[in-house]
Amino acid sequence: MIVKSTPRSYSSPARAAAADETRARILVAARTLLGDGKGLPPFSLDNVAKQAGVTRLTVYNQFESKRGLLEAVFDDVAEEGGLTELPAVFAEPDIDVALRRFVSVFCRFWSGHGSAGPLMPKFGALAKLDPETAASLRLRTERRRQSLTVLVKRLLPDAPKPSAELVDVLFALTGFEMFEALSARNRSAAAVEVLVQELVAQTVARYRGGK
Amino acid sequence: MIVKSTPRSYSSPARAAAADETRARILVAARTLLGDGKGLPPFSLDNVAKQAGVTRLTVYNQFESKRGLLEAVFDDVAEEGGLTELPAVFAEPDIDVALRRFVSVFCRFWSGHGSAGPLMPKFGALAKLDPETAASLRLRTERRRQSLTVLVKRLLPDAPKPSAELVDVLFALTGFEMFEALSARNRSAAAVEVLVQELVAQTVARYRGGK
DNA sequence: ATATTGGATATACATACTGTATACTCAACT
DNA sequence: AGTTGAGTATACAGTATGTATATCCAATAT
Repeated sequence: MIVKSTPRSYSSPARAAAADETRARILVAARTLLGDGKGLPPFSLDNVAKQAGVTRLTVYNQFESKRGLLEAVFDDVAEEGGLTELPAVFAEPDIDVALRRFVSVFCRFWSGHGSAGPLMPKFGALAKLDPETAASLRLRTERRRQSLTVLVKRLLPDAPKPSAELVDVLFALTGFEMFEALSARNRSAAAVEVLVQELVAQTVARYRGGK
Repeated sequence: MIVKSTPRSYSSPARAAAADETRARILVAARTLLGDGKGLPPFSLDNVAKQAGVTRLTVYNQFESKRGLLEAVFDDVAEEGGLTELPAVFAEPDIDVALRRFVSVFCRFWSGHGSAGPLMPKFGALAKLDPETAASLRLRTERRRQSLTVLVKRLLPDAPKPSAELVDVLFALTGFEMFEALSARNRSAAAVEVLVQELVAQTVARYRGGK
């Protein structure tokens, strides 16, 4: 008795490599169109595909949907955006230094990501308009709040009460929206970081000093 | 010699009144769909028209385009949102009181506008995705920066240098994004206002105290 | 009373975007 | 030599914005 056709499955080297490369090209294209380039076409799967030299259906093959592409872009950006330094920040013994470095890491993160200017503005707007995308973005940004919770616990070991409040304030001060608002008048990313550092420092002092 | 047909133009009472009423109905519908109601359909001209009991083309008649509708919504909201108190705030002789009232006015403004919850989140997202809408929204929010410039001038009469910097920081602290970020964990609008007031107060103290 | 006007409607059309379905091409692997 | 899998070609459905044309009807003007 002969089994007719056992579907033989693959695990191919070159095939996968090529696929990864087109996937990477699509991500680059998406990041380009999410930037604030002036002559660039608006962000749509069609335009992303064209920019990547690929069919729109290939985008669907790789990323399932527009939402999937956006999530992948965010993760891609996060990976190479300096957020990998965070473990080192947490290892920092001096809590004040750790907090300063934390602020620094995120200011550089918000300030842009290589290619075509900061992409967070458009990205955030697109995310807000789709509830599910908003939810998955929230999952990712809440990690920052978790990190701040840990730092605040080290900062106020004998917590009175409102340490959650301090966490929320620091979360707001280190968020992208604050960074963007302070970037008015062509203020450089470094100058914005100085302002954020001062706001954070004074706030921490207020909560630590008994208030 | 008789002039054939002078196009007789109107200035009609009842017609205009009826038109104003449908216009108002459309605005209400738009605000409803911009809110965060859960069972509501998404914001689109078609859904706005349906909600208003009107044809989509009537929306175009009244507001030219989606952008026009959004701008009209913002102006409508601004008019009845307490921003009319601002002149009184400026008339306030005590500058510290004036600044506190300024913060209070905007916190209440951001917190919601009658109908169906706060509409600024969706509104801001939609505005950011269309450059022209973004520009017209910026025109409107820059008034807040102008106001703050005036207040800061009164606050630091013998201005050293960085008063523009203080304006930008206060602008960021009193913006919608800050309000939204601090509204985490179901914090009430009043509680958020307290936090903003403290941030503003400490920042002003820092710039006034020499530093 | 009759003609006109202006707001609103009905219907149709052009364009663009997301998402799905089916059949096909071609290089990589067994 | 045959199969697999990433990518393509083409088509279709549903929704969105925006434009064009003809029509309805009550509020006005003569």
